[in-house]
Order: sequence, then structure tokens, then C-alpha cells
Amino acid sequence: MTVTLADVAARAQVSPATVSRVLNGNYPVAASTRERVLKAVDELDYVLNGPASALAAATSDLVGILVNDIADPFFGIMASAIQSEIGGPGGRAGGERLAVVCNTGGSPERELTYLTLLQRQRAAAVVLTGGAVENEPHAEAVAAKLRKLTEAGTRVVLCGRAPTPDTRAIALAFDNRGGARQLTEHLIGLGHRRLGCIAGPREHTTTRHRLEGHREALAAAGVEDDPRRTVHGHYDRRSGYEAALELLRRDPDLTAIVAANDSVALGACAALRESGLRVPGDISVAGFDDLPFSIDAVPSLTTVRLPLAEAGARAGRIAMGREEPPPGGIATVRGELMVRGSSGVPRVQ
Amino acid sequence: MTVTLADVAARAQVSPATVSRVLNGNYPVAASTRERVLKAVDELDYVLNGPASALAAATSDLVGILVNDIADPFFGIMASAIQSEIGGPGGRAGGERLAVVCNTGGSPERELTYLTLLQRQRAAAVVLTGGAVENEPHAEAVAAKLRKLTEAGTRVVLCGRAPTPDTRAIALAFDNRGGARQLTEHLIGLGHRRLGCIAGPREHTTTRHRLEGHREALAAAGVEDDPRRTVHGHYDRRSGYEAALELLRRDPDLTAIVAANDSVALGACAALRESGLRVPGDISVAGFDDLPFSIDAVPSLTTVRLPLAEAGARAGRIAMGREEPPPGGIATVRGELMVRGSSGVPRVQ
DNA sequence: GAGCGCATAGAAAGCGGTTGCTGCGATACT
DNA sequence: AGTATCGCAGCAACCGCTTTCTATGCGCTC
Repeated sequence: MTVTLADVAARAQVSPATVSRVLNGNYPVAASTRERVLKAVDELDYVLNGPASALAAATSDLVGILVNDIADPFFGIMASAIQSEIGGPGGRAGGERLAVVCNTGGSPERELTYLTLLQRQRAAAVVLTGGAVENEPHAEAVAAKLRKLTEAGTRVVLCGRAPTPDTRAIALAFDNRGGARQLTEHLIGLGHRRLGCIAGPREHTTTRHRLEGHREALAAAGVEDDPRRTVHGHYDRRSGYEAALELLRRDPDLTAIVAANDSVALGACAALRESGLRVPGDISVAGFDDLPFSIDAVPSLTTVRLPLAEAGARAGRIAMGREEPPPGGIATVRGELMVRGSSGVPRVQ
Repeated sequence: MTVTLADVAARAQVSPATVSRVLNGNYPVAASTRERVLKAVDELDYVLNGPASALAAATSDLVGILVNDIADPFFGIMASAIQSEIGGPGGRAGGERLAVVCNTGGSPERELTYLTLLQRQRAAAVVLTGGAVENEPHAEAVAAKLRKLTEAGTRVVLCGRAPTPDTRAIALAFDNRGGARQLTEHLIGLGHRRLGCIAGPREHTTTRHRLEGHREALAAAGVEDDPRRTVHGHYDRRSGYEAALELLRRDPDLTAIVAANDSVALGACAALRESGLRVPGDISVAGFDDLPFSIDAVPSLTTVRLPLAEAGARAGRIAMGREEPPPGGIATVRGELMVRGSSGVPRVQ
């Protein structure tokens, strides 16, 4: 029914071995033979059997990309950049590889299962993006799995994710702490002293690092860090909306809010506006990531730009072995403070 | 080196066949034996070899999801919904399937190559999302490939994409034409007569349908359709920004602009604002899709809500054979007009 | 107690490629 | 001319799992 290598071989009057070699192009084949084979391939409309090939060659052309939330442009942009370097059709890479994006939904269980699935498929490489959950049993399980993957020859790259110790995984980590610190320093510099903070979900490396940066800035400036001014939520607009209302309830005199990311910041802006506060006239707001829509917000969002596309592309190249991993296997990618319309000097009280 | 079925069998003192049967659970195995096998699997940390399994069983657990642009939330949301139904870890489905998202970048060549790659992997199902390019040779090539896939037993579902004739592909198409018509009717109802239109890329089904709906509404209301009031661009904010400036240059007295989608609308708003025009005071703007950020725009965006998540989930279920395909293999998914702040009555001139 | 059927385990033949090694004719070298 | 060398094609042994078919042991029935 389906056309196999043997069929092609028969038609081209050669052995299956020759056909395989023509297709893989890593063995000398006479031009005339090659042509005959290619003609047969074309005529029979032959399509290689991936699993069979992977089995025999003990490698596959699958590359896994794990993302926390594919509906979030933060991950979409990174995934897109990674994929463009992985190859697949149209990518810069030569060999055609199937870049597969897996959506973990932020759940460590799913992350683990996807890793197993990729291990099962003998993936050539795996790129994990975004923050990791710091929940203990899972963190160790993931680390163990990554260890096993690298041992089996799968290249593992972390993109925008904290390094995993005792693993041969290459890490391209965002400087979330430094970025957050800069951002809060900027607000403090404008004169803000009552800063609310909408943090991301607990037990999350990204959340923790951004929060630490924020606190460092507060401490450095001698500003009191009232724990009541920090609210945890998710990385979506809705959380921002609700958290902003909660912060306002706790302290109506807040003059600035730093959000977990841009979506959260936008949600917060909406809540503030509906509460009758003007941004930045009455209260400043800052985001994080600098996603494309941030510049179109009104007022445009002060935020920290993370070079998502660049980092993703680099991670992709490293995963493909087309770029040297950074020394020590760890590189820090810095963000850039983008001062825009949503932050201003505090209202005199 | 790597643990195989035979290793597990040896350890459990059974034959490889028995281990396979325990793992697949479709053959009676005595409880005591099963237990022994599972124990061995656990102790040896055995991971099934996917390719080998796929080869022997002549099926794989891969499901492909093709998207035009993974960095665009429009596709991210759909992909996320599809994937949640496909299963993979945590999904509602029973079997663990690897949902792979492939980014075509809107290029028909890549689309074709990805389809071949999936065919090669003997994917269980394929879901294509978003509009298709209407470029003739490619459209036919894609149709031929889809035909071949369905013939090989791969379920093919189109989500938010126009049906492909002569294919056994199931289509869940968005009513782009009807939605666009409603939107323009709304603007005409408000009193607008000089409507600009920022359309998507040419040779694209989505673009064509939305444009047709727009023109239908104009024609029905007896409003002249000046071709100079239509500009083509891409589905991103930048295109919207540039196209809006171009439209203004061509006709400074425009009172409304309908955009190809929400991102384009936001870009247009930015351009208008920078040109000193207020929205909707001086000019109304409408988007399409109703992506999450649209409600946070200032003013919030009048648009047509497309049930992306619902449609994606349904497409996923159909792809998995867990839901009956619609009669005739084609269903139309309607959008809903969302009237918000960016549209208002035209300024009296 | 012999015959039967049922439940369960094993043997072995693929699935469709890849690749090390062998073979063979032609060319190059002494 | 004789032989070492090279280029290219084929043979055949896997790769690791699934599955059909067969074998065995056991409890039953008549």
C-alpha cells in the first residue's frame, strides 16, 4: 500500500542501500545512479518513514520546545525565534528538523511528561523556556530527567530560565533580578516611596528573582518594604486587574505599582482607571518584558525590555550545535529599562 | 547502554512480548506478572523507544498543529485550546499524545514541508489553523498533500480556515465575511460614510472574506466603495500604523477605519493619535478577533469576537475522534460584534 | 479420568530503514 | 604487464518493538 524504500529500489533497479544513501547524501553515489533513484522517488511519490529511519539511525530529527503558555506572546515570540533557528522548513539550518512546541501550562507534571515523551521520541534537542517551578520534589525530578536526557546525547538548552545545577543543560538566563532592580530604582528616582508590587505566582524562579530585584532597590534606597504592598497573582491581565484593586484597598495612597509583567500591568491600569485614578498623574505603573502591545497602551508602558527573539534565536542555534555554548554553560541576558508614559513623578500629597 | 524491552523482560523473567503487553494493556496478563514487569520497568527506569514502537505498530502518537505565526496570540490561543484537547500530559484525552505546534510563518512552502514532515512521522492527526494562501500552484499542492494524508488515515482538521474542496479534511471555518459585514454595518449605522479599510495580505482567504463582508455592507447601504480607501498590509501592528498614515494621506476626511485585526487596529490607533486625531472623537476604529488585549486598549476596541478557544477545542476533539465531525464535514463558526469605546458617531463636518 | 476450553506466556516474523563490510570493475602506479 | 587503489553498489545484520500464532498448564465437565 504505502511506498517503501524497497519499492523505490526496485523501480530504480538498485539496492535499497543505494536509495538510502542517495536520500541521505552521506556516501558516494554515481551521478547517473542518483538521478535514476531520484526519478523513481519522484514518480512513486515516496515519503520516508520517519520512525523506521529514527530507529535504524538511532537519532531523530525532532526538537522539543517547552513553553509555559503558548497563548502568551512572551512564549510565542521566544518559540518563534527558537524554531526559526532550529530549521524546519525555511529555517537557516540545513537539515530538516521538526521543531515541536509543547505547552506545559506551567504545570511541573506536564513538563515532566513532555520531557519523557520527547525522551521517548529520542529528540535531538530540547529547549525549555520561561521560569521554573521551585517546588522541591518536582524540581529535582525535572533535573534528574534533564540529566538523563543530556546523558543520552540530547542537547538541552534553557532559555530565559534559571540554570539547573548538576545538569549539562546550557542556560541562557534573563537577568530578572537586575531588570527589576533597575525598574524600581527608576521609580524611586522619580520620587516614589509607596510602591505596590504585583508579583507572579509563588514558587516560581522568575517571580522570585523579579521580587528580589525590587526589594534590593527598595533596600538600597532605604525605602521600607511593607509586605502588605506585595500581592501574588498569575502572569495574566486578570490577575493584574484584581491585584491592583487589592493593593488599593490595602493602601489607597500608593503612588506606583510594579507589575509581574506587561499583561499584568495593563490589567492593573484598567483597574486603576476604573477606580478613577489617572496613570501616571495619580499613580505610576510599570510592566516587564516589553511585549509588542506595551507600546500601544495608553499611556505607553514603562517596562524592561527582554530580548526574547535574540535569546530564543541563540538558544536555537546552541540547541542545533551551530553556536558555541557560553563558557561554563551559563550566560546571563540583560534587559533594558524602557521609560515611557506610564511612569512619572508622584503627585504631591 | 540504553535500556530496552528485552532488558526489562530479562529482569522480570518474562518474554519481551509480555512486557510489551503489560505496557500497552491490551492483552490479558496475570496480575502477578504485570506487577513484576512494572517493578522491573521502574527499577531500570525504562523509557519506551517511540520510533521503534511507531514502526512496529505502524502508528504514532504525534499530532501536528500548523499555525501561521506562533508569536501572534490569535494562533497561540487556538493552539493552546487544540493542544488541551489533544491530550498530551494533563489533557482530557486518555492516551498520551505529543501535540506538536509547527510555525509556518504564513509561507505555503513551509506549510507543505511541515505537512510532509508530519506525513513522514506518520502523524495521527493534523490541524491546520488560520487562513490559507490562495496562490494557485501552492493551494493545489497543499490540497493534494491533505488528500494523501487523509488517505493514509491521518485525520485532518481545518480550524478557522476555509474548507479545501476534494479533501476529506474537516473544516471549522470562521464566518469572517459575516463578521466583517456586521462590523461595517455597525459603523454605517453610526453614520459613517467615509470608511477606510486596512486589509490583510492579498491572496489570503481570511483577507478576502473580511474584505468581501466589508464591501457587502457598503453596497447594501449604498455607500460608494472607493478602492483608494483600502490598503493591504500584514496582520501586525506595524502594518496598521503605516497603513493608517497612508489612508489619512489619501483621504484626510475619513471618519472610520476598519482594520484587518486587533493588532492592526491598535497600530492604526497609535498612528492616528500621533497625527493629532482622537479616537473615536475624530475617527472611529474597529478591529477583528477580540484578542485579550483589545479590551485594555484606550479606548477599548470595537471588534468582532471570534471564539478561538472554543473552536480550537472542538477542532482538537474532532482530530482525536472524540467528537462527531459536523455534517458534510464543514461547520461555520460565527463571530460576535463587540461594540466598545473605539467607535462612535462621526464628527459633524 | 479423559477431553475440552480458557487463560496466559513465549517464539518468531516482521515493521522500514541504516550502515559496516564485501565485491568488483576500472583506473593508476611501478 | 601486474598489482595496488579507488569508486561505487550490494549483502545482510541489525535497530527495538508489536503481534500473530503456538504452546502450556489448569480447572472443568461428562
